[in-house]
Order: sequence, then structure tokens, then C-alpha cells
Amino acid sequence: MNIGDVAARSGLPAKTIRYYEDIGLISPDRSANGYRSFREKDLHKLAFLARARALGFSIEECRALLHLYEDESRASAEVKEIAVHHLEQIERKIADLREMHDTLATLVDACAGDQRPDCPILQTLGNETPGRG
Amino acid sequence: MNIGDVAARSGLPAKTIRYYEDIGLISPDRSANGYRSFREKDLHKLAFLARARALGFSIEECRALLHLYEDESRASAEVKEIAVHHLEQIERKIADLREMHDTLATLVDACAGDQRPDCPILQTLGNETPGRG
DNA sequence: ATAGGGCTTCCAGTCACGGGAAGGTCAAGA
DNA sequence: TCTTGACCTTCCCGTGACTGGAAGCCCTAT
Repeated sequence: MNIGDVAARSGLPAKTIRYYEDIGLISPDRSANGYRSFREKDLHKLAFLARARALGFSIEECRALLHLYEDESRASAEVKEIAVHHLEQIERKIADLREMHDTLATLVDACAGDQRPDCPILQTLGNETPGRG
Repeated sequence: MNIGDVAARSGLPAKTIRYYEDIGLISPDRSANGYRSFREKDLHKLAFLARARALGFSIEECRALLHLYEDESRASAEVKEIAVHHLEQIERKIADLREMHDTLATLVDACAGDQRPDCPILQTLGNETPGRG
């Protein structure tokens, strides 16, 4: 398979696949003409990576997960540790975003959004006391 | 005020303040010795930027908000438009993260996390059918 | 005179790619 | 046979919003 085929079948852009080779996540063979030549095993790895990335794992976490995937004697505890850590990161991010969201939603609600200059959003950002015109 | 003072009073690192000058968000004066010399107005701007950044606005959104803040004849509708757009981005991000979270939480729950190699997390990433033994 | 802390500029690195240039390769059609 | 066009290659730059670090100037205190 050439890179275009694996790109289509894995859903990853060709650029991304080349990048993954650059950083050592995959090592496809080369044809006589210099083209990358992918086997089913490479495709399988790329699909694994695509799913792990879709769950938000960093590249280095993906690398670790891939190693564990290929290590038949792994302990599931190692996998779980990575996943739990990532889950906590996600939860922290959601909490941060929720706080931003709530603050901003309150400000948006308070803003008339008309042609007048009075704006509680700007007043709050400028640390002014919002008051009546 | 030198940069160290504004850094302490705005809560922004000196590096960040220099960066904001680089990209034209602020234009502090210079003392005879070449040091940046900040006025209260600059400090106020930096505090504005710090709050806007804390709400997740991008630098370019911050630039627009700052312009509106300084434009006495603005329409609050312009501010609100930026804020609403950002709010929608936040909501989309939260939804994405929540989906990752739920999928990952299910997998983590299903993983024993012991010394055995069986792992539903890896099986799912590898697109295998999780089964018994 | 020297030590230290603060200030300056500039360059490189982060993360995970994406865009685009310059050029080699291959199959199909005129 | 030649050409067209799609595909592939490498290489380098740009993204966002900084952060780290080097090399060197400035200022104050001892």
C-alpha cells in the first residue's frame, strides 16, 4: 500500500502519517522507487493511533500505549494508569472551561448588544463597577 | 514603573508583557537607559488583557476587545458578538471533552488494572472485540 | 572594584501537525 | 513516444502564545 491508500483507510492525512514516521511511531518499508510501502500491520497501528488521538491522548501517551499494546506481557495496570491520568486532565479541562463558560455567559446575558456603548463585558474586563449609564 | 513592577501588579510574567509589546498590544515608553517605562494606563491595559485571557479569549479577540474598550463610541453589539462567538467555541470544546471523557471513563471502569495483560482499553483502541480470556 | 539583581535583545523550543515549493515516478491516453 | 496528471518524495516555514536560556548592559550597595 502507498501512503494515499493508508491515508484513506486510516482516516489520517498523509502528512500526519509521514510525521508519525518521523517521530518513530511507525516504520514502514520502502519500495525500490523510494515510496513508503505499508503492510496491514502498519495500517493497524495507524488506526490504533487515530483512535487514541481521538480520545485526546498526547503523542507520547500514544507511544506508550502502542508499546503496551505490542507487549503481550504488559500489566493492564500500566495502561489504566495512563488512561486515568488522562481522564483527570480531561476533567480538569472541563472544569476550567465550565468556569469560563459560566462567567462569560453571565456577562453576555447582562450585555444589551445594541448600538449603545454601555457594556458590562468590557466594564468587567476593565475591572470597573458596572453601573447604570 | 519597570517591567518587574508591572509583572508583579498585573500577575503577568515579564516575558509575556514583552511579548504583548512585540505584537503591538501595548506600547510602553522607554527610559533613557533603554528600560521600558510603564504608566498606570499600561498597567490597566495589561490587567484587562490578563482577565480577557483568563476567560479564554484569543490574543486577536483580546486585541479587538481592547480596541472596543478604548473606543467610547462602540456599540455593545460588537462586544457581545465576540463574546457570544467565544462562548460557542467553549461550548463546543466542552462537548468534545465530555464525549472523550465518557468513552474513556467507560473503558477505565472496564479495565481491571492489575498484573494481567487483558485490557479492554487496548482492545478498543486496537478495534478488537473485547471478550473473555 | 565587585557582586547581585534587574533589565535588554535575540534565538530556539514547545505541540502536532498543515501549507507549499521543487522535483521524482507511474499509468493512461493521443 | 510524448504528455498529462495524479501520486509520491524531501525540505522548510508557519501556527498560538508563550517559555527558556544565552550574552550582555545598568544600577545599587558594599
